[in-house]
Amino acid sequence: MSTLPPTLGPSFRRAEPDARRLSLIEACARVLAKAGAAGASVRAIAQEAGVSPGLIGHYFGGVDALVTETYAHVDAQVSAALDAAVAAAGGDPCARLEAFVTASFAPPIGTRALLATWIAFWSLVTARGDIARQHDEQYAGYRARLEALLADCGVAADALRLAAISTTALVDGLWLELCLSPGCFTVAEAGAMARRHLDGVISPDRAPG
Amino acid sequence: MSTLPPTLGPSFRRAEPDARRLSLIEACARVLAKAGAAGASVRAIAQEAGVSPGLIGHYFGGVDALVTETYAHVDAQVSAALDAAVAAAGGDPCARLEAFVTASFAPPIGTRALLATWIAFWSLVTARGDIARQHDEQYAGYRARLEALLADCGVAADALRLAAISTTALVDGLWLELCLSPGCFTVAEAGAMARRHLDGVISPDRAPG
DNA sequence: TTGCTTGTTGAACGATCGTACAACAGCTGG
DNA sequence: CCAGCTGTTGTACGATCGTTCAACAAGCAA
Repeated sequence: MSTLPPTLGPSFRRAEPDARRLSLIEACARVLAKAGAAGASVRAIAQEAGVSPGLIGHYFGGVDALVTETYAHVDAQVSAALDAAVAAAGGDPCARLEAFVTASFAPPIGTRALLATWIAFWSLVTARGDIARQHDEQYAGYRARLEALLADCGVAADALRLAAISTTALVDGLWLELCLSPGCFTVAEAGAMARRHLDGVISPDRAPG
Repeated sequence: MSTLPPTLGPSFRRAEPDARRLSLIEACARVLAKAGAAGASVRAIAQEAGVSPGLIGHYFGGVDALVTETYAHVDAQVSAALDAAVAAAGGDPCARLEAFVTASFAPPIGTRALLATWIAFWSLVTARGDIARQHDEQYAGYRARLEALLADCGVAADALRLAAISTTALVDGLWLELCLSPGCFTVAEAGAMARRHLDGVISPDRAPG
């Protein structure tokens, strides 16, 4: 069943190194989303990509390096989606900030598959120092971009840091619950809650009473 | 090295079934925290508990059932810690709400080990339906308790649901980042951000301008 | 067409996984 | 002190894991 027709045509096709690497990375992401970190075996990834298990060792030297590169690739995809959302929002600073924040609730970010992939990476943070470092760098970059957008909306410099942290926390928490239990609340409600939070962060503090 | 002194004393001790089960569950939680879901093998858990691998099959029938019961046990511990924080806060409704929310940032909840354990459970949600169901039930219960505390603080009934969801999301996000990157912000700052969010949720909406 | 380069295969290896089970030994009632 | 009960052990088994590597064949140059 593995090699049915040895005479009916080419039993495999050669591919350009970059294309093959990308197809393996994408297959790894799909397996991580489908079966979690525990199910991301060399054989499962190779089968998902439609190639032989040995090819992963040939291109990445091992499954750990493939997972690491998949992490970087998925992170780059998320960053690109956020950038695209900001660019599509026009020139108004507050609209750009809103777009950046609410983009996490819509595809391709607000997806069960992406959450499963991300959880798989989180589950590796404990055991692998390189993954932990990769995560720290990515989150610092995410907060820095958010700080810049908040500053453009008039948030004071001394409040920027905590404003970015709390906003990130709220968005991540909403994203997490939205993906884990899609029936609990809607994407629109998530956006409304995030905007309400942004209102409180951007506007100057009101006096009590 | 495994059985050094067969004549110097008892090579093992018998334990009451409940005590042995509990020690295995606690060992499983430690292994999950230390090595993630992928490292929670029967042998690793048995070694952590100081018993033979076969004993896990004897008490739980398999490693899956042990992980499931460990999930329930850790969840019960978190609930108990939250209840204790609320009880210690006295009778003032707002103080009880604050205690419930900020308890997630201090031990035994706000701990790297507990986060690692929780991530291990999340990583099983995709592959195992029983774990997913367990998670849904637990989160619904968490939000229900939070809704009750919010109602005691005067939050309108029609705003309760989203108030509980957004508060849960913020707390979970802060808890997640606080455990993943402890150096990014402090427990006190997390509490301050959560209290600020609660102020916005409890107080009536202010008019713009 | 022929030969070469090399991307690709698939089997083989040792390690580790979860599970099963017969033998052992700590405890307790006699 | 002795026998029985049973909690506990540790090995054995098949499956699957990551990795390695000799052989194969697709595609290109001549």
